[in-house]
Amino acid sequence: MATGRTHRPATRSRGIPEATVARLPLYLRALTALSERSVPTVSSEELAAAAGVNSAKLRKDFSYLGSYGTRGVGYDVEYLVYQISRELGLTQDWPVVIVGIGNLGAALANYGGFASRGFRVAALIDADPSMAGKPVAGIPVQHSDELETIVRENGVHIGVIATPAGAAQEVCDRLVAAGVTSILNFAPTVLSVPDGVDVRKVDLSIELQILAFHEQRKAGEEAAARTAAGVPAPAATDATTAADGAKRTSATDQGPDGDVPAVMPA
Amino acid sequence: MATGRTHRPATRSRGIPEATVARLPLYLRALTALSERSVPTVSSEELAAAAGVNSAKLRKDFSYLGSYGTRGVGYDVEYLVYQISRELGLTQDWPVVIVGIGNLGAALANYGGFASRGFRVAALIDADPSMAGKPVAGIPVQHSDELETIVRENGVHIGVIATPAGAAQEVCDRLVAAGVTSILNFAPTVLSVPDGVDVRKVDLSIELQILAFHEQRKAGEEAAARTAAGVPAPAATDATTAADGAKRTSATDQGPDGDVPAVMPA
DNA sequence: ATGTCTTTGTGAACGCGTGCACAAAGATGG
DNA sequence: CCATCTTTGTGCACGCGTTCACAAAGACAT
Repeated sequence: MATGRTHRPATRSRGIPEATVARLPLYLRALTALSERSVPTVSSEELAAAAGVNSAKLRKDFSYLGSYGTRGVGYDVEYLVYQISRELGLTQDWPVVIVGIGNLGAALANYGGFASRGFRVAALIDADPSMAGKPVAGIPVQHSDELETIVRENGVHIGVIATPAGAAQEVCDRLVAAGVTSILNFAPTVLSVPDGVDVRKVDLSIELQILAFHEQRKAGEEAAARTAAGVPAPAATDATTAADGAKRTSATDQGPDGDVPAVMPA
Repeated sequence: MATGRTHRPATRSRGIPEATVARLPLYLRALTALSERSVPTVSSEELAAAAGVNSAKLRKDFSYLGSYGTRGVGYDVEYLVYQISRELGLTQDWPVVIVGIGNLGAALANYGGFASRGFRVAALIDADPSMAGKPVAGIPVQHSDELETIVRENGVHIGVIATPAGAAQEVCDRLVAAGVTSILNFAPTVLSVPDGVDVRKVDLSIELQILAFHEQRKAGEEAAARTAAGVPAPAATDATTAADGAKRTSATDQGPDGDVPAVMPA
């Protein structure tokens, strides 16, 4: 899980568990694919397989939304698409601003999965004056000075932060002050926000580190036992497909970290 | 939560709970920042605040790793950095390949948070022949034909998929066949992999949809009640900072979805 | 050496999420 | 109209994760 919610301690917002909400987009994606193939109905078993979850879980999730299935038949695809979209609030238009137009910000601006879900990129904002006016994904980049104006005039409630870690909190504060109440944070920092503001974070390197943990485990316990002694990491061992692999001895003395995504400052 | 593990049903790998593993990178980041400021020790309370978690949770997490703290004082920053790094397997070198060098793939290649964590981008792979040889982040892009060779010769165990959804499963299969056992998937698809292979996924639009859900909730129940009728979404309502805001009526008839990240095919 | 003060490490309780397993519901065929 | 078959919806039990609260442990001052 690349993310985790901040504030609001597990308040299940009106009966729908948080875990269920997190799976609704998954179901929606699978259902959309079925819809495009003009499949009229789908059983919980089939849909669960397509979404990569347990069928009992899926049925329980849907039961929180109401009884939208027909026993002996399954669920009506189109109807379910509508119900989930409505529940997630995707039937309305969500203007979004992206702050920090570096590599990642540009990737997000170009991401097709937004527009098709009711999200509209209202503006791209960057602190670099030389980027002002330059079109990215067909949208001209605007300077940070315009942030407050843009947010207010477009009624933006959702902001995406793709700046370096150092700039994230300040950008966050300004977004919140201007009226944003939901933030998707790609900067590797913990943002502090007032109550009532939701923050979700995506940290690319965290995911990789979790994978590394399990990968190390798979590599066998003997290697772990060896480094568990005082030995300061005797280079990679590669029990299985050991090729040459340019090895490095340690990762701690690796120069300045900074821990920033490769994006332009904002 | 942008992610979720696939397969391996909650097996706590040698006593360390999955939830704890997922937080270790958070602690590590906070500790690294302290280390750079030459802070010698830190209390669970301070570190928890910096990492954005509960202090009791942090102490329990650390208790799974062993007793590394000193009562009345706190934790030794440097020692803890080393212990967590070792536990996560970051003291060794992890060669990684990125497949699909579009906007997102390029952003990942440029991402600074990898190298500082023991991850080394061994190769960039794309299916587009015209990209072959073109340097991205200082690394020449190689054609997909080379995938198996690259993985084998570099002893790569971790692969990152940043291709469109349509190409993801095939890329995944080839990576696994070549020896990759951990995959970080940015393509909006459910990947099926054999047992023993870990998959973590990051879906940008899912995070945004979860935010939209809570945002809709905040906007008040009256608007939800209105659309709950047969009315096909009466445009945005903006209870609070209602500006003009270019409104759109519906998001369902929005043209072809495709649901692909804006990257080149691989 | 002894007492006080700070902070860790953890036992225990609680709540949420998951998955089993089955009864109820409806479709379908005779 | 009845029997059978499929599939939903959910009661229930279990396990994981979180949090509280406190005893144990060590630092530090006197």
